Amino acid sequence: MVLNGMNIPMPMPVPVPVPVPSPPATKSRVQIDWDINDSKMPTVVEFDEFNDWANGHCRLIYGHQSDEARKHASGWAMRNTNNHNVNILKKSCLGVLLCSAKCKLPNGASVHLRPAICDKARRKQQGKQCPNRNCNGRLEIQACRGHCGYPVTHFWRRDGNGIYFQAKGTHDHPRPEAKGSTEARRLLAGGRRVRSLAVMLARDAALSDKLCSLRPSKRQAKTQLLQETASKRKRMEVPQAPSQELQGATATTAAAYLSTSTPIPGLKFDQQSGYPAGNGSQWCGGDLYTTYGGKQEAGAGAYDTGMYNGYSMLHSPLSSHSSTGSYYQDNLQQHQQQQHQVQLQLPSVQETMNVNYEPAMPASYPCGMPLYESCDDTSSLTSSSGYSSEDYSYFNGYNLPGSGSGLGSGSLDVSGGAVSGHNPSAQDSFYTTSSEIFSVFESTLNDAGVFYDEAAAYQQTSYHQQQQQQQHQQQDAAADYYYSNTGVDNVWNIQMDAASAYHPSTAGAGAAPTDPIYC
DNA sequence: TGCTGCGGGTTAA
DNA sequence: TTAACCCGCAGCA
Repeated sequence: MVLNGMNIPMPMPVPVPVPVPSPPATKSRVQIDWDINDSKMPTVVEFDEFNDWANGHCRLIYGHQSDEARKHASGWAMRNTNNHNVNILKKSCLGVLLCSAKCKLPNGASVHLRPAICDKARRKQQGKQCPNRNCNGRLEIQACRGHCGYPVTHFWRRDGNGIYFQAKGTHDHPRPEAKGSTEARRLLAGGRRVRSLAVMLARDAALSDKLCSLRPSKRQAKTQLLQETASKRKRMEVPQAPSQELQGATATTAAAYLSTSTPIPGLKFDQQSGYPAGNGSQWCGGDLYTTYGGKQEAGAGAYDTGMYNGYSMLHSPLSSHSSTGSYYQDNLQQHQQQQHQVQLQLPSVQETMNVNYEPAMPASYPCGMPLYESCDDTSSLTSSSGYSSEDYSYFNGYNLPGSGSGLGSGSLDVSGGAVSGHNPSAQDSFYTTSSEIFSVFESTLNDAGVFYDEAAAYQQTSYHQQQQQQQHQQQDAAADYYYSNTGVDNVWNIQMDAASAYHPSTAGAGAAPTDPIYC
């Protein structure tokens, strides 16, 4: 890459008798040292792929052809912040909407909605009843304090042929749902009883999400889309899919998924801290970012892997770039294990999932400040003014160390049942690390069998279990259904509510319907 | 109705 | 001076 910008180290004088032309000022894009406030931005000819879940201190350079970059899009709920600089657009994170009761869905997923960007709309969100119908909790905002107590900030700047993005801080909260999810839900008009539209949206979302998750490349994605469509059509034609087909779909999709979850060679972590090793740079993700290089699929994971590993990063179902998003260290390790398993002739998805759903939680979670926050960038931290009157309790949805809750000691349950003390019983086949509550609270959903089949293929339940569940569906004709998205396998699921999901024949100990709240 | 960008203004260090 | 934040406005979907 040829750089025309600044911060290019001058070649050291070479004591040779014959003048040698200086080597071209080539330097990897990832090695460029620049700041959003620089008077002149470096010029690059190679751009980063868009990452809507950028986390931690990082800098990215997008091309003007990137629509998302032009729109300054982000998976995080970022609101505009006036920095009185017309050249630099600054945004600060609004955090995430959580349930005050810290409820969990029957699938073990937690509630993490996207705060509205508009102040007025956000005020309306707060205090609303938890979308989990079985929960009496209220929605509360967990403010982002990931930048040394202040919200994580994003800076955007257009200069030359690139769109420069710089993030400061590491989000100390789960990912909110993707923007698309919020919009889709809004389309439902609060639709707790709107089925067809919800199912339609969910189906579209599932397809889109799966496409994203299986996006090793655009070309492959196209192929995958066609395959998915064809496969889906086939399943629709045969609602009662035999187990063989189901398993085939499982293996195919799982293999495709795993193939996109490539471990990052050479990426090392400190065994004790879990931090990316060997990086003392201000840019905590420096090495990771270097690893990121120009290879997005692997690199995005590496890029986002750093900062803190306390969270299993939640997947954005409708984000068009979710697959490039974050998987923290535990996920990385899981991916490595997964890949290893694939090499071992692709075992049952059940086994894969069992490995996948045990994210390591830090024994002690930093309360109020991320562990990895260097905070050496004090230029943006001088203010101590209150963030917002809309701030709610910090970590309101989490069990901090010593809380003595049902969760594992010191675990920070953000995402899922297996993380918490949730009994890993049979119903953990519904385990998800996150969810997109889609409020498909409809009593009869037989026409969602296509969904169910597809979800079941991912949910690694045995065919016998599926039969049982289908029987339960039939028996429980009046049961409510939830539409949720897993945070790991990118699967949208329609599931019964607690009353039906925790059927005695399938629910394990500790999953009693009378105890829907696990936090 | 909500998102986004912009910009004036206030507050605090 | 700097940064965070509030608020209102306009354009847009």
